[in-house]
Amino acid sequence: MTELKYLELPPCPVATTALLIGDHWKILIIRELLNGTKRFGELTKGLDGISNKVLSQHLKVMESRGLIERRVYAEVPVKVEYSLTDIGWKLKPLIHEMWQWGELYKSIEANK
Amino acid sequence: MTELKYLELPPCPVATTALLIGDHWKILIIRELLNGTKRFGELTKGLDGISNKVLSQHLKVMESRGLIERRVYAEVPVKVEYSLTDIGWKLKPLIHEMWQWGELYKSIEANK
DNA sequence: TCACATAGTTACCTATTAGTAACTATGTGA
DNA sequence: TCACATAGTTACTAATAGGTAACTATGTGA
Repeated sequence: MTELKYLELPPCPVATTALLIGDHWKILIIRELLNGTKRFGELTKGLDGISNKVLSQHLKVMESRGLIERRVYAEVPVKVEYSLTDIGWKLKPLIHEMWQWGELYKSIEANK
Repeated sequence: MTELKYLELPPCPVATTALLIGDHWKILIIRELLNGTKRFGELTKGLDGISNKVLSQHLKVMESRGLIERRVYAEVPVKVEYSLTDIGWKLKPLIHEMWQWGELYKSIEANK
């Protein structure tokens, strides 16, 4: 879901979450922001291989859905900071579970 | 990730999980199978609007990655059952977190 | 012999997503 | 005046994912 438009939420909460963040890049953007506020360029560095275009699209959609906040500083060169909103921070346990399960999966793969 | 091929796992566990199940349909397939073993046709009914082709592709990839198991019964007409593997079941807390967060998000949206 | 049911497969097409590379805006300081 | 840095945007193209509808295999029973 990269497109910016009105979203009808599905009845199932799992489907709702899948719709909002069930996407490779969005998950990793949240992972980055769980380490604190980041600038655009810092996010680019943390997200291996993401292009300006794709990062900027995802940030816009996530902001419009209330997951992250964008703050512009009138400095030169301009400084823009992204951070999680309250509800964005509530994704922390979910990302934590992803971390746990990913480690488990990797350890099992490694012992094959 | 619908394609069936050798997967190099990323160093980050979160990225690993995102790679394996960070996808709308796979999340919902797991949600379905957390309610127990299901036949192909039952999955189709539970996954609103999924086509035969897409369901079958995802099931194949998930089986090859060790998340689900496929069991064929020599009945007529043929009966095929899908279920979670051990590591598949370990996704339960993650899906539970998705449920929780989805409910929270929906309740906030509803009060806007 | 034929229709039925399940569990797919296949060919073809469309839609969505991502990648690339060049370009924009802005104020500063050499 | 010109280059610099940040944070994008834009046009174009490529890759991936999904939709549709018809088709396959199999043994049963009318």
